[in-house]
Amino acid sequence: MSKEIVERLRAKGVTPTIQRVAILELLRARADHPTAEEIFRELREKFPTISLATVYNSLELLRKIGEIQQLVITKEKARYDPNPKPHHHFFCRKCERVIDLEISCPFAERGEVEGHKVEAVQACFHGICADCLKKEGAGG
Amino acid sequence: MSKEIVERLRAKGVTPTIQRVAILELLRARADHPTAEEIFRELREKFPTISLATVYNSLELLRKIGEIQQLVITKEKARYDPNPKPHHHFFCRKCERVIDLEISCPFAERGEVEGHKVEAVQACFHGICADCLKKEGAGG
DNA sequence: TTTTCATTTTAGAATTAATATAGTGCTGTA
DNA sequence: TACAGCACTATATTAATTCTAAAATGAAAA
Repeated sequence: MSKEIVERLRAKGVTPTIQRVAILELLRARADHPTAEEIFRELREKFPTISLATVYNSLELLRKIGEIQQLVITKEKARYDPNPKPHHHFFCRKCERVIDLEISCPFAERGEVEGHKVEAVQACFHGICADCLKKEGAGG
Repeated sequence: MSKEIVERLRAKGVTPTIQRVAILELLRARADHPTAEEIFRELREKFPTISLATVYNSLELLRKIGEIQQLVITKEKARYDPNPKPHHHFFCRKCERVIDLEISCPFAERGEVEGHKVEAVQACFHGICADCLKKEGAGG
């Protein structure tokens, strides 16, 4: 149980329960952006009594205190990102991976667009990722 | 029943039924981006026998033939946009309106970002819209 | 240690957007 | 009229998420 995370949660006035810390650790350890269901399935191996409701509750709490962000990319399921700062994503319709992009958006940085106050951006490019393009080119 | 829409659908090999044309007309007449439920409620006043399933089916069909696009902005409900071309949106967390933005994204135009092939963008800025900012400033 | 009390977790029920199914009703043809 | 083919409607179903109420936990007080 990471001390750093425990302290972070305490500092924000949130009890650092085993479940919450585990969720945050799991998110940070994974490069992809898992769904609540995926988080639940992975955590259950270590903590067989954890419930899906707790996963949802904890994700919502962590989002509220700004530790993570929820990605709304497809209609079906939400995904979760341990980086709460606005940044862009790429969704590959072949392999269905969600990839972080390093590009920056001038409007988000400025905090303003056409007179509206920008607090966050949910920007997701859809298409085919570099890996899948390579496979296609190779005749896959 | 707009002749232009009827012809458009015919040209794409889709029977221009009253329901389909009405949905497309409704979408074009509204500046906001209604949900399936909202479309259903409004259409039912004119066509009391229309069913929600038909609304969903028609929206999916219209999306497939490239007449409209589905916006995935919040987890709760999908919204529909009569402009099928990629463009940006602003979601106001106060009034919950979805506003079209005129800004352009260089990556979407180029069709490429960090080696990935871009086919579409779902870019939505979240924050407070100009109208709500004005009201807040006025002490509202 | 025991009691107390607030907080958190849990299990299961409820909710709800969206989809699938099955039957009904058009429209055109012979 | 009989038939074929599609589109529509009503209803049931699915699946993600939220709600609810009870049990468990943990910290503080006695």
